[in-house]
Amino acid sequence: MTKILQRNLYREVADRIGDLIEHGELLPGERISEKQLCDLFGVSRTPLREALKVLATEGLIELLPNRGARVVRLTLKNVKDTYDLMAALEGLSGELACQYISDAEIAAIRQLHNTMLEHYRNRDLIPYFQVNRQIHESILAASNNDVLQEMYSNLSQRVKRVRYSKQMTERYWSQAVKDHENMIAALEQRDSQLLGQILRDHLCNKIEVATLAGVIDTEDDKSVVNN
Amino acid sequence: MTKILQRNLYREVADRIGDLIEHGELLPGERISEKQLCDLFGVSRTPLREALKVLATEGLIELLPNRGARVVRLTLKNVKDTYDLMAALEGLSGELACQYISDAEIAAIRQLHNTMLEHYRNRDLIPYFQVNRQIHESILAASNNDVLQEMYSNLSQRVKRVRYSKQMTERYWSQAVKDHENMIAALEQRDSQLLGQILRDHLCNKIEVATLAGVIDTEDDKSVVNN
DNA sequence: AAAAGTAATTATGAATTCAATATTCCTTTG
DNA sequence: CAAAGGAATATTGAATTCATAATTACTTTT
Repeated sequence: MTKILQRNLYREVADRIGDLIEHGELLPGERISEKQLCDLFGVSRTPLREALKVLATEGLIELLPNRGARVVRLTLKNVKDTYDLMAALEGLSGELACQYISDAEIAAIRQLHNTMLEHYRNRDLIPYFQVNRQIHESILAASNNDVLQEMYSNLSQRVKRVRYSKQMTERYWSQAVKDHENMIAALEQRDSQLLGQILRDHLCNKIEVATLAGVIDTEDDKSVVNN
Repeated sequence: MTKILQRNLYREVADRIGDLIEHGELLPGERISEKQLCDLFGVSRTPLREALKVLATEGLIELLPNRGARVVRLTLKNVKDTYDLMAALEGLSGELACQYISDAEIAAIRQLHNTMLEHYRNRDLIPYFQVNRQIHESILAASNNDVLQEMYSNLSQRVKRVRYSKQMTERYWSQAVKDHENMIAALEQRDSQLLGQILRDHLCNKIEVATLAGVIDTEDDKSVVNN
């Protein structure tokens, strides 16, 4: 049952601009030139401007009346706020998943979990994070709550460009793995309260925020950087 | 420090259309005619279409390629999903509020609480709900999390048009008031875990969903259970 | 030479125009 | 008479054009 995805031009353009932001080709605080992007994508200003409005609603850019658009400059607080929110949503996803998830789906997650452990033992950071994400996504999918998934996806988009998986200390990492052990156990017992609690408290997000503390500029943004 | 709110035409139009939907002047599933709205608002199609795209992103309408837009038809499941999410967000707002709220703000909420109790004793349903909402909004504001407030606001918008305060049974009502007693107590003790828990479990939302069960068309959006 | 003021340029906001897709209404055919 | 086919109409998608606000470049003045 594959979802019909409508390919409007504006949506296409919005996604492409989102990619540019995610991959750092459009920098935080950078002014977005309509003409430049029109030339780049080969579209007129109408769909491009529609895309900008949508991206502003999604929180990726901000619109300054009569002065165009710019990429949102993420502050540490903003990222922290977002992660707090994502943790709460993950908690809910866990609670709901316990109600709706099938044995087969649990088994699949257990499988992923084992794979993740293997990566942990080998200290393969990238594959570890990849499988880690798959586990969380599986639980989210099992929540059977479309609105939740939509919201989570949007929040995830916003902070994608500053997501780091580096600098994971051994101590935090082992704790994260322990969290996952408990998660799987709670899931297999369908203990919704417990799984919710674990996911809300799961260290993962907090680690990332801590890591980011050194990366993102702490001060407010009104700075006109970027020539 | 008062926030600068930009008044773009498209944003103005989007809000106006949102009002039409909220007040039932545009009905669920109803086709939205661009021309009709252009005439109504006295604007050209450009800003109107931008507004439609934004409203689609906000989840109020849906866009059918080459076939215009229509007001989202809320299913019971959709509303339930949304309320579950809102409860989780309220829980988070409570947790955070305990960390950031000032004594003065707590006192103000206590004041609102007393007013609400008065309305409860008099069985003044409308004023009761008004103050009730103010309390929840105060906690949300005290959470000091802008992203959270933005998300909550969006979700609230989506279900506004089906919010009912009627048909509150005496039993549920008294329970809701008890919940509020506990909330205030937790807040005054700054017990974030407890307040979070109370708000997540707060009956209010569930009551509304129960009430709505008779109002909204139950027909599931083919989202049958998992396999 | 620095600051202030003004004209020229550029970019944005919004309306209009052109092109495509969908819908309606009428005719034709079995 | 019902169904199918096809113009005529209306609606949407996207480009272009026009108007207005912001930025830059250039004088002028002190």
